[in-house]
Amino acid sequence: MDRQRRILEEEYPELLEERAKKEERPRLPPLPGALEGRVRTRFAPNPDFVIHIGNARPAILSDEYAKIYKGTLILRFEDTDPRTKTPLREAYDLIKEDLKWLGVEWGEEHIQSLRMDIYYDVARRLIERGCAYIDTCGQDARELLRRGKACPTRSNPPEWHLEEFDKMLAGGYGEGEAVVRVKTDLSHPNPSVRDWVALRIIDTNRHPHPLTGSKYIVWPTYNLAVSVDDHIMEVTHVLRAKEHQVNTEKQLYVYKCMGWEPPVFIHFGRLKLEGFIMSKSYIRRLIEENPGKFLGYDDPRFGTISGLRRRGILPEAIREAIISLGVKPGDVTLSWANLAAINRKMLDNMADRIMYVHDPERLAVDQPQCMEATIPRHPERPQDSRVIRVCPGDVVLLNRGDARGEVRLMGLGNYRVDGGRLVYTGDSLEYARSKRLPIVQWVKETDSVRVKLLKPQGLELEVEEGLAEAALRGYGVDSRLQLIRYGFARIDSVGEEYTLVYTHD
RNA sequence: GCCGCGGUAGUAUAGCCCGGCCCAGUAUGCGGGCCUUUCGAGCCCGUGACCCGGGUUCAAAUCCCGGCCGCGGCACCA
Repeated sequence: MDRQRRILEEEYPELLEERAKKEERPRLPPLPGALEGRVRTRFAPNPDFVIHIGNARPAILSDEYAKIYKGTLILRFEDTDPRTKTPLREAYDLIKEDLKWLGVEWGEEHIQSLRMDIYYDVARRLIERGCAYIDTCGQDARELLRRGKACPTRSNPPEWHLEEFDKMLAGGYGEGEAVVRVKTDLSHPNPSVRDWVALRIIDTNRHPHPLTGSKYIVWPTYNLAVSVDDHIMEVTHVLRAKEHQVNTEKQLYVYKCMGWEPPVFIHFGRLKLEGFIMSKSYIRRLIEENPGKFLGYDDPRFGTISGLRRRGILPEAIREAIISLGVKPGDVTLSWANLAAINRKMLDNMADRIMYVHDPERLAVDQPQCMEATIPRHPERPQDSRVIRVCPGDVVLLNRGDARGEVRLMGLGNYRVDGGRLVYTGDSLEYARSKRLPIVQWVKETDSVRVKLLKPQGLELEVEEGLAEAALRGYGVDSRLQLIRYGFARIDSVGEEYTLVYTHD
């Protein structure tokens, strides 16, 4: 092997180069305007639910770029709508757990609902500069803006608006009666950009915020809070999905008015994972409407990060898949085969092998004396193995499909299936190979563990009963195994019976 | 409907900005073979794509125009 390599190096160096190139992990394109040590990115989830692989994309890309340029990633929870996107108290921690598992490392952490005074302060400054105003026209404002006109209060002097703003904060207005708007182009082609709402009133007595209760009634909208925070936190690069394109346009008005330098905005398309349910609201509905059918938000049928984790997908595989998708503006569908292929490559090196048999056929062994099979935990670590002793009359289980003709029981010997019995025909591997005997996995009945294998199939979860060799008891929850000739699985729970989740083949 | 952004093999991606080295590279999938105490991994061979139509040019996947299709936005959501 070494000699071959030497020859290669001397005579055909370009071949090795090719090879090295192939082994390289996918790389991200350079980040426009990025300076080493100065890059600051951010991941800003809404803590109203756990994150899925689509949300993980901006998180991983932001993390990856921060690492490439030796910069900082900021984690910021955007929880400024206690009414229609009520934050979930547990979500803050669940999201952090998922991010840690994904290997995402952030240097700063912020929660917007704890920064309200900052937004109020910027709101006042926007008003002072004549860039924002209080609209007390209620529903009429919408119709006016649609026609390129605005609430008459728009032209009042800043002092008036400052007073009105204090009145809003003091509870002088109810929901919908007054909002703070940022002045934009009233003839902007997109009506939602025209004097967009920067702060509004939310009755937190009726819709309390999980963190601040009913302490605040004036809440910044996404666009105000984001532009203020991205500036204050000195974010240099914003990586987000293209649904935010219009928001970028809106936010630029704040930057312009305040004289702030905007970050570089990069928008990419949406990510779908083939065959998985991604939508937060759909997942919530499925769980609510089908009690008992799903295992939780981390059900392996869901595209949530916790669901993929439970399925047995490795965080490195998710990261590699997302990096290889790049940052293009078009939508992408990550095929399951592709993710599974990346995962399989990584899993193959680390997953120990276990013999597992489903749909078993019981066969009594007919052989002259006791024999021992040595089964390595992993083909590349043959010295680390276990021994299974099989004596005449012992019952061995084979998969029904394997129990015919002459077969080789892995590590044990060659047998002929004959009327409910396994008749020993010799131990020659050469013979087995020359006759192309199927080399099959097997389980000794008295030395086995009952297994419930959960196999996600779209919206269904097939439950397969089977038996694994006793060595399975040496593994705990979360262990990833390769069920020989069957596929990869992750141990979901242990006990008298083991529950495994089928990962992929 | 209006505004914006896209369209490279089954899937994803490279190339497009700075036209020729692209009769289009890579991964995965699929077909075949080798190897192997796994139907895994590895190795080899094969399969398969520039949305359509015009234009510019000696030359277009790459530039321009039109069409078609897809996606996103049009909230006092994020």
